[in-house]
Amino acid sequence: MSTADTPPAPSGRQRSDVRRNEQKLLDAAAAVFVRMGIDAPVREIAAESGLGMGTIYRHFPTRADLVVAVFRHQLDALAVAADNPAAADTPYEVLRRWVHRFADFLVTKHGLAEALHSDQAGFEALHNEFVERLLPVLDQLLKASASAGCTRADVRAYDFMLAIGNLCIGVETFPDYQARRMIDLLLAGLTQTAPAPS
Amino acid sequence: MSTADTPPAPSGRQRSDVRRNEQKLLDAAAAVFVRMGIDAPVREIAAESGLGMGTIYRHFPTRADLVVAVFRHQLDALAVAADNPAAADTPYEVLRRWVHRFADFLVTKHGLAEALHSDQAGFEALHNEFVERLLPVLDQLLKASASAGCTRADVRAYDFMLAIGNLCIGVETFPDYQARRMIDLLLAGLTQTAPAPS
DNA sequence: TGCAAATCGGAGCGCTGCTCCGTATCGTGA
DNA sequence: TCACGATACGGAGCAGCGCTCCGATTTGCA
Repeated sequence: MSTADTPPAPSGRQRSDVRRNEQKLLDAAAAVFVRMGIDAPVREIAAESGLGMGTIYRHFPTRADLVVAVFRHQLDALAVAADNPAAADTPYEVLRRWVHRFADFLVTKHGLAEALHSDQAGFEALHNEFVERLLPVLDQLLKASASAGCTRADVRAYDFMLAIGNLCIGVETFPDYQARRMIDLLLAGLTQTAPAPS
Repeated sequence: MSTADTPPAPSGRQRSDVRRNEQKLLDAAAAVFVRMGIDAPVREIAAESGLGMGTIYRHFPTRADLVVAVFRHQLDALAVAADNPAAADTPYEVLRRWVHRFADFLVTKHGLAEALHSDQAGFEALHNEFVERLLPVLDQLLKASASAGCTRADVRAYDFMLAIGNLCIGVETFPDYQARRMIDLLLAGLTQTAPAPS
């Protein structure tokens, strides 16, 4: 299940240029992603970094691996964001804030939301990484809120997470679309303690 | 604003092969879309129809135009589906049924939901066609339900429509994802007469 | 300093969407 | 019935993509 785990430095026996180039690549990729979005051509990243195509693909076998590596620390920040209980907040409020933070993250990175749900080969790695890192967090938040009686308990964290991600799709393509409102609507649906009237 | 309006047969002055080939193309495209999804290569449709690439692009300047043409009658059916009030139903129930029907339509056509929100050039035509045909219907359903006091009135039909479409994305790529449940959750959020607790 | 092993670079492959123009077909007027 | 101009067809070809492959280059140890 290893995606791009930056194998834990086998024992310092790495050549010096390898570490140097990896950093160059990450910096270049980050810059290009901001400028041209997640879908930027790999050649563009190669040009930006001053390295060759082969070098990129040896470090990151797949584009998704590169994307994951670039956003890893932001993913980490998101994963621990639910750990500071922030005094007197209802569990629902904590959940709500985290969901908005997650949405902001997706929207900020051009095309990330789209890529996450793309069926293009190779992008399952991206999807898997997000699920692995964030699903436990969201699951815990949902359960806490449900236990406190704030929200219903019959919503699976997996569905909910993909739904949030999906709702973020198109904010750049269709400027009139207000994803935030729809996310709030989904959150509102959560507060019903019983299923919607059939 | 004309997308692929199948110009109303200028006056029968069309060569006979033109009409024949257009039908061939529509049939072939429909078959290929079912078999390989909306994203099927154009060459595949050419092969299936026995016609050449040039013929396809002369009839349908863009892939989106072809897609619109193939699904047009189903779009029409959806647009009038809200017209039979169906006896003793609450306006919310009518809205709910229509939304599910819309979602089923999107899910059934492989990749349609994804294409609708794609930022690929040319697919705005597809998006526009959907908005033009279906937005008035959804708007009317939302307003009726709100007037009857079933649902809140501060939700824009445009946002809601895109949200439904977005929630349908990924049902094929991620078999575990239950889009239906998330659509129900969104509908549940609608029944709150006041905004969610802040 | 020399040399094997590791790494790099970019030409090249296969696949797209879409264009362009020589060729084939159609329908009309003689 | 036939011939000819207008119209439509077909598919080679272009540009751009992700990714591979292997000869050239660099590195670090002895």
